[in-house]
Amino acid sequence: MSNKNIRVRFAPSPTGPLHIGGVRTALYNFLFARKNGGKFILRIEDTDQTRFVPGAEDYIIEAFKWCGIEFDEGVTKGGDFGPYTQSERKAVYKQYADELITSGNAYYAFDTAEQLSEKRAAFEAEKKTFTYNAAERLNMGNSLSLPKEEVERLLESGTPYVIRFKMPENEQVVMNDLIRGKVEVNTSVLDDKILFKSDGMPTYHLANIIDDHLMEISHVIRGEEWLPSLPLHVLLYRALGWQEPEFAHLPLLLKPDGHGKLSKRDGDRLGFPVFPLQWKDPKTGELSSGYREEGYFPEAFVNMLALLGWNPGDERELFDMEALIEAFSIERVNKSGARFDAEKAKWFNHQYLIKKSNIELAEAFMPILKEHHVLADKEFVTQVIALVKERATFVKDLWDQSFFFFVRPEEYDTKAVKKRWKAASYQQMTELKELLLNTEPFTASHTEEVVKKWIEENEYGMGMVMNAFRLLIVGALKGPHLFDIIALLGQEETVERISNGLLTLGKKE
RNA sequence: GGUCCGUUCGUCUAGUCAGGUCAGGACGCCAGGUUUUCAUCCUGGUAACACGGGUUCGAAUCCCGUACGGACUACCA
Repeated sequence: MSNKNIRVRFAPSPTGPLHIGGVRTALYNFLFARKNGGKFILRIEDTDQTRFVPGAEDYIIEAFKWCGIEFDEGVTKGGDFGPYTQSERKAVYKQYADELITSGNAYYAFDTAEQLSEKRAAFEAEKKTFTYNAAERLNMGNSLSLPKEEVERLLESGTPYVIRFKMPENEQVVMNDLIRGKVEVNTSVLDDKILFKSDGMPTYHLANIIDDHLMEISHVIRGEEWLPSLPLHVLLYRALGWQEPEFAHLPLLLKPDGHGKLSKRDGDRLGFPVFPLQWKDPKTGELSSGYREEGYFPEAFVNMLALLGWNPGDERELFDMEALIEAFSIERVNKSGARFDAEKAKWFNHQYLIKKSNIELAEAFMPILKEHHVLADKEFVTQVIALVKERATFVKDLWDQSFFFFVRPEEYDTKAVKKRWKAASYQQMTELKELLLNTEPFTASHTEEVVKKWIEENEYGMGMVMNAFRLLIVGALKGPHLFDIIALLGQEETVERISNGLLTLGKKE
């Protein structure tokens, strides 16, 4: 399907790292755009200058790059609808705010923050809810309640003011949400939201609808936390005489423990990352872990995230980006919030790890080997990977599963020794050493054949011999098929390990 | 408090729009099997329609109510 008129956007504010809920929102936007042959835009919403965090924007861009979520337009990418950073569009917003005032849909308000909070406190004391709208606006200090001359005087004298939306009185607003269907609300419970702040910047509400309109956004796909302000946004489109886009409000990602939506503050408290990439708070220096640094593959991360709140309707679970694009539809997004399961995330990573080629994994494993001061040939590492990859969830797990291929055991697992190093072991292993010394070729299948035959002929007992043998080679009772291990280690190393073991463990009386 | 949104196994979910298979799958967990060990793997099992009414021959599904959960309620986004 191709539809040039489909345009969606992801519009984060650069106040810190993006958490996985934000990544999912972006992902759904991206999938929707690709699926429908539309465009995906990245816009930075930095209208709150006090909350700017250095590095946040770069973080966001890098995170999407890692995930494989690509933008068609936006910051760093350019396009015909720029600039894509709201602070650079400052001049645009004022003119529409003025237009709303002229058309009678907005007004100037001079109330100070103190006056406002006093008013709220007074209402609360009487157990009433203060709503700055038709019910109370005439009791406040604004261009609707004050005489015209007074308003002009205040404006000219440079008194700080904001511009508020004049919420219609007692009007039923009917809206449609692609995920939830019809949503209705009466304007009497809505307030005259501030559209333009006294610092000369628009608020989110004004800026986002102006930009969405100017950038010709066709579908606004965002988090459910925006649903309560949907009526305001719809009314703004109507006041400006603009065609409103379609809306879809995504269910929230919930904290796996307790309650509430997942937030940036959850950091590492839950035992898993909430951020795609590691983040270092520039102020406190505090470090929060990221999926990338934890060892997740971006494909696994994206796959896991995509299935949190959406499903294809059949029983498939493994999707690469291309398959996600093919299968995605906004109609199949769930309504209810999803708690995310760290165990399932690991399972996804395991699935992607075993799908990767041995060579690819070997390359990823080489730096880890280096950290352990192991110098190994890539060809050898690749063969090792083939034997152990099914046991690993992360590339870093490979070390625990394969270290004995690279370093000789220096000590032997105490429990295993107790259980498997018996009176006859010393003699049997000594014989085995001689046997292997004279076995050619030293392949897995041939050594296996020879050793098994020797065990049978001497009636030594398979479990008895093999466990002791494994103990000497690995240092513990674990690991892949023993004959595969010794074939990779080679005859010389195998024999030496047996000799060392005999020396260390000695005879047991 | 007010407004809005939501509610199927412990978790993610299918099934709900067009009422009618022992409510299906996956993760986890448990058991068994395979194996020289551990892990993997295979097989099996565990476990849910929030509650109460109504409509109907029949309700997870439609309607009403209740409860619970969540979001929002800033000159933040």
